[in-house]
Amino acid sequence: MPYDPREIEARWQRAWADARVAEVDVSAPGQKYYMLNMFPYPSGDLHVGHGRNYILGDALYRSLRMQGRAALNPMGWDAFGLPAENAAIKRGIHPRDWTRSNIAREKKQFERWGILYDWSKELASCDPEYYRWNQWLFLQLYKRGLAYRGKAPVNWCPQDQTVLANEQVVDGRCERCGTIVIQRELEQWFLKITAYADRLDAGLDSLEHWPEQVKLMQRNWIGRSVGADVEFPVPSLGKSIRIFTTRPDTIYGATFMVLAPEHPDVMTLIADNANRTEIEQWIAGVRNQSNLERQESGKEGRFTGQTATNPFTNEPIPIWLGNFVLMQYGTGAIMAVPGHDQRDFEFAKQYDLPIRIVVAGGPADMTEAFVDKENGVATNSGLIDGLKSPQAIGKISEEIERRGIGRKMVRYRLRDWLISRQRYWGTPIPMLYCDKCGIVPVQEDHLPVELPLDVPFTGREGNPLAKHAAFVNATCPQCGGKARRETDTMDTFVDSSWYYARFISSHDDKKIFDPAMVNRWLPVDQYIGGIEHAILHLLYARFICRTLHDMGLTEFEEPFERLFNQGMITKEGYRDPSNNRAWVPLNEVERRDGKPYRGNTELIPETGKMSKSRFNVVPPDELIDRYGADTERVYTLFIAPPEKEAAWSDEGVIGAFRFLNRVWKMGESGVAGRGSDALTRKTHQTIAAVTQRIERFEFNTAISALMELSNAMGESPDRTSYEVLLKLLHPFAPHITEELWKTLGNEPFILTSAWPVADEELMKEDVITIAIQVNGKLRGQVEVANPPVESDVLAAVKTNTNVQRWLEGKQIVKTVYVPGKLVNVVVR
RNA sequence: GCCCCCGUGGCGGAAUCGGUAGACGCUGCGGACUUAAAAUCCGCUGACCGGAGACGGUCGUGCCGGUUCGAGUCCGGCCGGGGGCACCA
Repeated sequence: MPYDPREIEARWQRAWADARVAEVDVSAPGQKYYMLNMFPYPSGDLHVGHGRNYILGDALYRSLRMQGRAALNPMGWDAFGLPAENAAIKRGIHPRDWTRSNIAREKKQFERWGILYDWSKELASCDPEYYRWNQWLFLQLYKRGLAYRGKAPVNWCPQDQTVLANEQVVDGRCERCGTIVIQRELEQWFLKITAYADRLDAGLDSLEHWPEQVKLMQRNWIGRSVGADVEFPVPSLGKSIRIFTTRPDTIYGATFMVLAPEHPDVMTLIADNANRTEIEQWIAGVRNQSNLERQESGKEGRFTGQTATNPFTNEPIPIWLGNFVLMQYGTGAIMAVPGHDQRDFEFAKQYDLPIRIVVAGGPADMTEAFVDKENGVATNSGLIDGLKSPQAIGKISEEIERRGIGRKMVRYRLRDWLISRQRYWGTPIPMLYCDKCGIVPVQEDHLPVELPLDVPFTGREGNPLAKHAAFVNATCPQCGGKARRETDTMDTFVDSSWYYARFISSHDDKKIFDPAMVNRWLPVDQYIGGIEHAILHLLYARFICRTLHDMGLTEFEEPFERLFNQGMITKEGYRDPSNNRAWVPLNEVERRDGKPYRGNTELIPETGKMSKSRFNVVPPDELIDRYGADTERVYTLFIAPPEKEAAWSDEGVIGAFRFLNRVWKMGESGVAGRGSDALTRKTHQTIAAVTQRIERFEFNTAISALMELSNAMGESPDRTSYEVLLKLLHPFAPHITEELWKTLGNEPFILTSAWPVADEELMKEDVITIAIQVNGKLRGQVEVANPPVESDVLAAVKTNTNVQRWLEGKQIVKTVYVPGKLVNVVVR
């Protein structure tokens, strides 16, 4: 019988489902290993590019499980989100229905890929049974002062009519729609992630099994900087203005001060200024700019007309306003040291302000500021004169504290997490506004605050929820009077910041999760997902994990012990510049003059991420119909190391298909007899190699090793070796291996059979090849018995004629012998 | 501008600790089978030189230099590509 994957695959998928092989009783004693693919958003268009992380997760799951190590592999849905709402507006489908049908479609796709999840734990964030715990969590954070309503300048996307977190602003544009983001002052709900900045930064050190790259990105994002706050007296105000600096050692060089245009003291400072009106107009202009525009417009400032006193030189220094000083960072005010800060330097040059050198060691020409924080020596600096910068920073900081004019300070770039969204399809924030009592939290026993389903989707400005009278009108739990319900919903990153714990008790209607079970299963042993979540999702998840810990619910502070980021699958092809939506695959390109054409248009070569908007996706169903899911899985994992980007090649798929066909034919032609010593050796070597490579996520070379073994087997292997091949192949090609396993007369499932163990003795080669080098160049090889004896090897070197040619007439200086590898004869 | 990662055949990639560069696969070429094609199987496939051949030699892991008996791998400096952060005081 020829290999027909379609029939085989459908049958085994049913068998696994019927036997509920992936289900796990989390309360049963035994080994635990918890692995998780990142919570996917059901957009309904899974393609081979998306399949990669699920396939590699499944391969890891199956292999660990056969090794008796894996147990839990759940899957759920991050089901709230803007696309569902947009679909509702555009096509008149309710977001819930759109989401449900996508979930059904994607589940089907996972099944066709042969991916095993424990669906008994399935959850969807849009179910009240899930999001009520978002609300509960929010109330706990509120109680602890970690959720607050605040007026703050926020990123506002005019297109989506909603606020965005900093993380969702890319190059000054909305991450979703690309519209330029503007700044707006709005009352919003925030979570106080900044209270955890130090712990989130320090905790990165404990994450040994996270990619360095991700830790680095988080570290930069948190942006810890050490310095000092210093008060600069302002006589005309009758008080001081506080600044933050990382270079207190340069304070003698502070020749002016710059405030953010939004600084609260600005209006008082300019009250008597003759140019007041012009300055106010300028401030208004700056405030209306997006951060991007503000940066692009260059450095600009205005003099307030007032001075502050440098507390160390006691000189009056002018107070300026500057568009390059941000209210959101530090105190919104800086001491400007133009000699030793590049921005201050540029500003001083532009407005002709004095520059004073207080750190010696820079170039003499003064074309830029000397900013070296390690090697400079303080000069013109009173009591720190002659000290190297690090020592100077220490001494001056102590002096600042001694005088009571400031203190050592650690500040962070990280800002609080803005979770309010003026959107319908999300978790309602469980808060009420009472005319008498003000802001009142919903009582815990009134949760969930259910999202009403009967809302109008007009697509016009504003949140549809706010137009739903029955939802908005409520009773104040404190005074019993009338109250208005909060209509903002939560950022969907709230949903994904704790779902990993909910899987342990996904249908518990009494509590968020069972702490005892969660402590037993978590942290997640292995988390798999895309690098695009390096900052947003992973930082929020680490933050919420710590708050759960501080509430006494969990014993751990980090949610994910190991993190693996798979690379994207890209596709090569050509873009048609006359029609940006057209994308031409490689094999449809005509060539004229060596250049690709289509019609009359010259095509531009492009390799890009597979995505629907690029029209370069490979639909998995077509491929599965043609070659089967096993071929697609093997090829997807074979194509490149999983952490790297990989270019999909339609021609390459055939290699995986041929390989599986060979394995199939071996089973057909009958396996029998005793294996040769050589094949047994190769088999045990392959067991060792594949086992280790799976552990290290080297799936591509694991598959190469299996191809080598199958090549070594020829057409009719012995049963023992063949069964080993099937077992080792099972994580990558689960259906065909189950089928062949059964054909051999074994009980299902190969999945529940034991992973083979490599026998060190059987792995050993009888004869090994030693390379012979002369002056580091390969000049011959010699075969010796294993384990090799040095004297035998050296004797064999003397009998090799080619090597002797190179040694003739030369003087041997020395001989390097690397046991079992090579001999290098150094001659002169 | 700062920080990080990566440059290996026609292509995807392999080389675990500094030890025989190019495993495995694709493509291409040649052959077998076939009326023919597809499929399948076998051989060759880094460049160059010598040889009928077995084989031998020179060069070769982006470029220049260094360390070493020996460098794709380590160090210094460039060039190219990708990613992150960015008036962050």
